[in-house]
Order: sequence, then C-alpha cells, then structure tokens
Amino acid sequence: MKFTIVKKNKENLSRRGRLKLYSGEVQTPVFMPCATVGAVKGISAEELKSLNFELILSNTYHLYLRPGEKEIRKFGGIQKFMNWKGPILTDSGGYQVFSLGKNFRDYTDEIQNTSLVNINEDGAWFKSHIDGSKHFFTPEKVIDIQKDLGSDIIMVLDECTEYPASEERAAYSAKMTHHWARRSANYWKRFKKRGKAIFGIVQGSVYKNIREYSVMQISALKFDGIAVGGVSVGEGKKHMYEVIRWVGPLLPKDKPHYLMGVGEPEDIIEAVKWGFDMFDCVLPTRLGRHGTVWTTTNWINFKKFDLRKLKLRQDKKIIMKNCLCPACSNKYSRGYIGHLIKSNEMLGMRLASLHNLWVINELMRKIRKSI
RNA sequence: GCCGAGAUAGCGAAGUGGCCAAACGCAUCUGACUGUAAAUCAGACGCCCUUGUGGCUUCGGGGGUUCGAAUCCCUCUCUCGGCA
Repeated sequence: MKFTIVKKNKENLSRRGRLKLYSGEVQTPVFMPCATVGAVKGISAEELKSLNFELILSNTYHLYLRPGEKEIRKFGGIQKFMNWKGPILTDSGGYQVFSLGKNFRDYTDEIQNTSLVNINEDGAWFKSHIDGSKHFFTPEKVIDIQKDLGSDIIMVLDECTEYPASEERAAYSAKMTHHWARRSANYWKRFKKRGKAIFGIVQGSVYKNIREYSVMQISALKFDGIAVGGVSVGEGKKHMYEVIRWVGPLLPKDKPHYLMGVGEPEDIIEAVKWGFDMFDCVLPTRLGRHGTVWTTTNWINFKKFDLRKLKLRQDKKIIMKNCLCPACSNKYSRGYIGHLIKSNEMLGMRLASLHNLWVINELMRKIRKSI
C-alpha cells in the first residue's frame, strides 16, 4: 500500500490524498459504503461503480459465518465473489464485539444470558446470531480470515468500547485493544505482501488521556493506516467531535486516518478538517431503506426527510433539486418513492438508498475539490 | 314475509356478566437509526388533562334485569345469507 498526500489545506488539517491499494487506487478523503455480507444492501456492484465509489467495506464476522471465508476464497476472493472490481476494506469483527455484546457487562443476569459475545485476553467468543453456534476470534485468526477473503485493507481485531463506559472500564478495554494490536502487528509481519495493508485501531472512549495514550500505542506499531474506533456508538456528537479534535492532530501525518463508522454528512465535514481521510457508514443505505433521505442546498447543512409520511407521499417533487442520483435524475417523485417504501416495495428502498449514496459521495467529491 | 347470522374505536377483528377505554393487525402520528443481529425498532393512537393506581363518555338506537352489562332479556333500525 502506498499513501500519497497530494494537497494539504493550510487552514486546517485536511488533506487530499491518493491511496494505492492492491486492487486499485482511491482518492481521499473517501467514503466507503458498507457491503456487510457482500453487498451494499440492495445495490449492485455496477451501481456502486456508476456512483463513482472507489472503495467499499465488507465484514469478516458476517462472511466468516456465511458463506465462510474458505468458500469465498474458492471464488477468487470477495471482489470476484461480489463482482466488485475495486479495492475492499474488511472490518475485523471488532464492531460486533460491541454490537452483539452490548448487554454483556454490568447488567442483570437475565440480559447477560442474551449476550452473544464474551471477551478475554486471548480473543472474543461469539455466539452466531444466525444459528447460535460458538466461534472464537483471535487477532491472528481474524487476519487469516481477511487474507482468505482477499481484502485490500485488513482491520485488526479490536474491542469497540461501548458507551457509556467508566474511565476505568475504557482504560481496560483500550488495553485489550492494544494487546491485540501488538499481536496483530506481529502476526502480520509474516504475510506482509506488497499492496495489501493492515490498519490499527485507536480506542479510549470519551477520555482524552486514554485516547492520547491509545494513539501512541497504535502509532508505534507498524500499521499502514490508523483507524479511530469506538466513536458513533451512542456518545453523541459533542463527545464524538471532542474525540476527533483530540486525536486528529496526534495521528501520524504520513498514514491514512480512518474514522470508523462515521457517518452523517456534518460529521464527515468536521472530521476531514481534523485530518481524517477515510469513512464508512451504514446510514446512507439504512436510512434509505427506512424511508429517510438526505437533502442539502449548500452542502454544509443537511436535512432529513421521511418519505413515508403521508404529507411527503403527496409530494410530486423529486427528492432534491440539482441531484444527479439515479432517482432524482430520472424524475422519480418523493410521493412515488415514499409510496413504494410504505408498500414494502424494494424498488423504493433502492431508490432512496441510491439517492443517499449519491449525496454522500458527491459530498466527498466536493470536499476533495475544496482542499 | 319467514328462518338464520351479525352490528365493537379510522378500517379489519378479539372479547360473550366484574381484572374492559376494550387484545391483536392495518392505517395515522412522533421519534430513533453512525466499523448493519436493522426492508428495523420504540412511543402515541375514544375525549379531557401537564402528570396519574386521574376525570369524562363509549361497544347500532331505546328500554329492562343485576351490586355490576360490550357481554343476559325485550324492542326498534340496519346489514348479510337461506327459503318463499
């Protein structure tokens, strides 16, 4: 992997860059749509391509469970499998430590029993959300899986710390992440292959000292890029922006900075100013599927519309003026799309998703242009 | 005309003597969704009230039985089926 900074902004930390990956080149700042189980929900690889996405994210945990990384390997890797002719980053399953395990600490026994995750220093136990079978993920195993998947950017296993977490808990959790990161870096040495990359992940919840310490720990290891995780887990924008501002300036300048799981257009605009280069989020498609679309007139402030509301289902206008997304450029009305979604028709969810994806990627293009 | 079945909140539909302002579904409204256990989830939904183990008025209309009726009886209206 090679990361080149093409241009730096003098007023803030934002920079425009080029990420040379095994399967292709990517302009940064970049947004990655989430193809969790091997598809950006409802959207084909060709459509992503025509929306000008250059990099997408997929997920170790989900693909490991089904169809299995070996199976995907037989297809020639995730790219061939899903017919995506560009680079792919795979998440490690660290987020599933959080999302599947949300309830496993400091709660009643009853809720504990419903948890699907349990962690120890060696790794994380997962109870499959599909069939309840048990699986043990270690930093090493997760790298192996991602290698089999054929991902361009491998993410290390981390513990995405839940929110709220006490300072003590956050420190302990970050320590786990650091321990796993060292093991990952160590293990990766054997497989280092030109083009393929591995990213470390910073944790530390909403605590400045832990975040700073975490940046130090992760930066010291030989990762190709640094990700900041444990953000957008319910802490709210105020906390999130704090983390961005603390951490951004401390990240090694020559490596790409990836803010995991973010996000909303405003969040991305803010994070870019603090030196972040990469983003991923499920919102464009999830909101779209659920009937909500983003609109903007100035590309600074964004509004959300729930097309399912009766009022909007009577609206003949397109979602957004001057929008070149497949829905708007073909003059599909708010009313029609809202009707489709309300009627549980997948075309509606697709059109809304396509719109949101276009908006977010157009935002990235404008951001890059403005740097 | 006779016989039978029925009439419950915007709609569909439970309930057939007290725990019923009335299950559930739909519709409607509000809110949520940020490295996807998510085409999902939460709340409201007779009227009043800021709240509530709150007040008021309801189960086609009227009358009755009962301490107590959406539920039992009488009667009227209407709907649907069958027979003339």
